[in-house]
Amino acid sequence: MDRATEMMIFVRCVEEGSFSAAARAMDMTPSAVSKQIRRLEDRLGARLFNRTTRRINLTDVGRDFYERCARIIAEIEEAEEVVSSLQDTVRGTLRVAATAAFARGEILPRINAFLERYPDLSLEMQLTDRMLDLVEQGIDVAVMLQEQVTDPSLVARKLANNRRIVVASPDYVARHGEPKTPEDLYRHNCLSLYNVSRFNDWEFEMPDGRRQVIHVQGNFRANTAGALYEACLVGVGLARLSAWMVAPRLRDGSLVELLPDYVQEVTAYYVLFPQGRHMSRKVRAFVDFLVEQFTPVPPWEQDESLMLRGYQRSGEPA
Amino acid sequence: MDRATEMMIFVRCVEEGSFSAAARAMDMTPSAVSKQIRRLEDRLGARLFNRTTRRINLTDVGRDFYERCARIIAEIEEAEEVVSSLQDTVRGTLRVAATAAFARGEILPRINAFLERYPDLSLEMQLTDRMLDLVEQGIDVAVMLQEQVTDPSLVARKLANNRRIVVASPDYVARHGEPKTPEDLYRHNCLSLYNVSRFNDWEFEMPDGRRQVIHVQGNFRANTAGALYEACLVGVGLARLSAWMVAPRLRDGSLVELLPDYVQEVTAYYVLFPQGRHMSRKVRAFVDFLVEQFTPVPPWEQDESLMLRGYQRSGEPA
DNA sequence: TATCATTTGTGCCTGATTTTCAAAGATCGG
DNA sequence: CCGATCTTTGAAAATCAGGCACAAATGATA
Repeated sequence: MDRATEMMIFVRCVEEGSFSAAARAMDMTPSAVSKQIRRLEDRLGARLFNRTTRRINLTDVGRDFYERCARIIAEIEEAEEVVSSLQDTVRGTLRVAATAAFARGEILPRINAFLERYPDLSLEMQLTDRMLDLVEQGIDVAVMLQEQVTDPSLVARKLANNRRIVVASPDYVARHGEPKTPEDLYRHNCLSLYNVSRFNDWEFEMPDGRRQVIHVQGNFRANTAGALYEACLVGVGLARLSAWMVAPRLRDGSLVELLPDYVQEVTAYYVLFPQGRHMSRKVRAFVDFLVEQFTPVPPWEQDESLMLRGYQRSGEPA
Repeated sequence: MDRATEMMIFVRCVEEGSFSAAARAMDMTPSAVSKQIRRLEDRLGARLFNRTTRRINLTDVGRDFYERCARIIAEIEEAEEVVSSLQDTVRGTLRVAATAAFARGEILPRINAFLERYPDLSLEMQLTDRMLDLVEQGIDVAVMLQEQVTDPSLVARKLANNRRIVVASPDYVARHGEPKTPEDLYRHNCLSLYNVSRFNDWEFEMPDGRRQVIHVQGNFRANTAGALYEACLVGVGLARLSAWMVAPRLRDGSLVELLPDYVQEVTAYYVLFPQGRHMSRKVRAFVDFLVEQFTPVPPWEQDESLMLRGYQRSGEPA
């Protein structure tokens, strides 16, 4: 049933003009070659070589078959070479799925460096906050929060801690005061998500190690963190937002961090890709790029004493 | 190392959209399919399918490889089909080698019936009296005398006895008398070949069963039997010639048979072709045609009481 | 919601296929 | 005429592929 090998041996015999020479060239024994040719002839029901005990000579049928075999083998080798080449070079199309806000805020601003590094690669970026089936959708790489990772056929590599910070605008703090303990939050207007109730349970680790969960409430709710961010900026209330999202505002003072001495729960962004023996170079290239960008210290945690302090307190590089 | 089977299974998996479905379609177990795909991926060093435990989906690389595989498999099947078709139909070129005189006298006059029977076949007829290497020369079929058959890789099928007859022209007999015993030949002018000395040892079987060899001599020698034939016709002397060559002249009386009661050595024409498991249809067709033409009774032995008598005495059909 | 059937993947084992080894038959070159 | 080389074959050995059983996971279904 081994068509291709038979054909390759046959072609080699034709080109070497001898079973023995072909056997030497292919590091086989002459008898193995002889038997392969015999099998091929038996399967085809036709004689390919006329033989004496000393010489072989192509039949007409054999000559025709040789032409075809030579072409077929070349195509097989080309096909396999193309696969290996596609595998070993970064080209083609890479399909990436990422959570919308994080991609807009942190990935896309840096994506040009990646594309310039690999001019033969094109990128398809799908922004979504829904969990999706990578295999079904033909997604090569996904970037999402830890809790969304369920698929066991995927490899998850940690990109960056997603530190949550409770913030408010200086204006709000001036008007309502600054909470000193988590319990104080009950007396503040806490902006919340109405579609992820879990997001509204703010967990703090007390200085003595105990954990405390505050179920916050307020008069403004939205369905995305981005909406809370905007509301917070204009002084509507307190919000618990990702560090990367509020870092610039903390720097320029348009938001201030509250309860800095209480460690909050830390999740992380992960990069996901299909596990398996054979990881394509383009996937590896993108994963490497992301890791390079966001580890050991993610960009929003850099350059600012305030940020560094917060970062070192709440997490360490992957 | 079984490229083609791997590729066929891969293609089937793509088309069925599932390992299990492909396995059912190809009458295999799913695990066998899974392993083949795994082997293929390992050899290529690339992932062809993304899988969950429940679904598979082509990768980009896999899609490219599939296109190529589908084409390659079609070509493999076409190549094998063409071989079988060439094998099973009588077409192409048939290369025949034959002894010159017999071919001109007995084969070529009948060859048109053969060519008309197989309109897709073309014939290359090489007339030669030298023994040649069928394999080396790419000859499909050879027709020659028994004694020229030495190659053990050939099958020899007997076509017709080659009865030898001593003849002379009536004119010569009238002038020199008719020999009554083999010994009488020593007193006659016997035409001989100068290149095949063996041909000049005329062997007779006496009525009592003893064998007698007469080494003939005369004043005319030539290098072909055809030349002796022409000389004999014009009354130069006695010649020992093949029955097929002199039969028309015996019928029309321009030659007469001498020593008819002495059985002479009988050789035979054989049709030779490469032995082996797989005999091509065109070779078989030609061999069948020759056998049909020359057996059980060769044409020159037919229709004439004289001929039949001589034939029945000196040989029997193969 | 819980059970069931289906799908992919893996480990082990058996059986078949293939290779190797040894030798024969045959031919070519010196 | 002898030695070297080439094809082929038969038997033994080794490799390889497939089957089975099972696990993990998922979608369908009651």
